[in-house]
Amino acid sequence: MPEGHTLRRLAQALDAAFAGTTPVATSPQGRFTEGAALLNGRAVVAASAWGKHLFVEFQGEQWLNVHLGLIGKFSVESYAPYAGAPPVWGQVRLRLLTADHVADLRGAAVCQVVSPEEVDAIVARLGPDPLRAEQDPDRAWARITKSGRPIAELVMDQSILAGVGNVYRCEVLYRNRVDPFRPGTEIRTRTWQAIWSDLVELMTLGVSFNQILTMQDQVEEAELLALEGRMPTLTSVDTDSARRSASGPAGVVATADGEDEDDEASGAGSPGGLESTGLERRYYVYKRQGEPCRVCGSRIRTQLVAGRNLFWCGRCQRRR
DNA sequence: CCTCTATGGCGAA
DNA sequence: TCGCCCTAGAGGC
Repeated sequence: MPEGHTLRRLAQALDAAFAGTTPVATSPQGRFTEGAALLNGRAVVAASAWGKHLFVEFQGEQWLNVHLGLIGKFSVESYAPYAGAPPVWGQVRLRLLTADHVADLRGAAVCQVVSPEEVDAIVARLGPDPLRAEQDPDRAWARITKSGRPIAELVMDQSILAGVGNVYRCEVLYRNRVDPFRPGTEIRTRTWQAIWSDLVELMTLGVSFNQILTMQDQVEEAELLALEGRMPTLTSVDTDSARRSASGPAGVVATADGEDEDDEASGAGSPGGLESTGLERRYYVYKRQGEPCRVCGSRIRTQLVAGRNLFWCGRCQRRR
């Protein structure tokens, strides 16, 4: 479920679990045997994310590059050493294993070992990432303002903006009342600035809460919770592999709990989980085709744009 | 239980 | 433009 915030969290989790360690790398599935052998026995330097690309630097200038694609999963968990390594289930392309942490990669669209030069080349193909501090939104603006393609296509083009996926695309255009079909050349500077700063705010919140939050009431509630330090998680992925035994909460932490990142698990309190933030999965337009717009009541529409289902309100986002 | 769908993007054709 | 990747939640039966 990778939009940029998910990859950012994944990088943080991998970094917390493996940086400074020398994991055993294997490919239980057998389709990445060669790459795993290349990484095996090398120390992990650091993990980072660029847009939807994940990079894990191993000692000796070997970089693991992963793109989860639509269905990929990369779980990171800790386990009790005395219990032994968790059994492999399903198609695990790559497993990284230390005495107390295990990461399993499944279903990724891209999984390869690359050189530093190749990392640079991949990053060079990406536009600015709203989740990276030093980014220059003007680089994206230069492309947008001279493109006749619809803005809904441009904001999801990873060479223009890195890390924005279909949910953020639909929601940010709605929040800013932008007609998704308006060509880049007709987007006003101020509109672009508003979109960029909105993405920075929303995606940052997405990292903190491990959930895409775009509705203003939820955004405000989440920012309040963040201020109080009541985010689900923060550091690490420290689930005890004993997971949610009856005893329950105990240590806390979680989200990333055990399994993957990905969308919350939605409502309903998780059984021993820890207080989820209680923020339900709710959007302005995403996947709401046919339902009334939450603001004006007109029917939310959908249409394939850039290969993904775009959702928008034809009235609120009317060309102005 | 089974079928459908999808918060992507690559590489072949 | 299409197939692949081959997961996992949602929804139907």
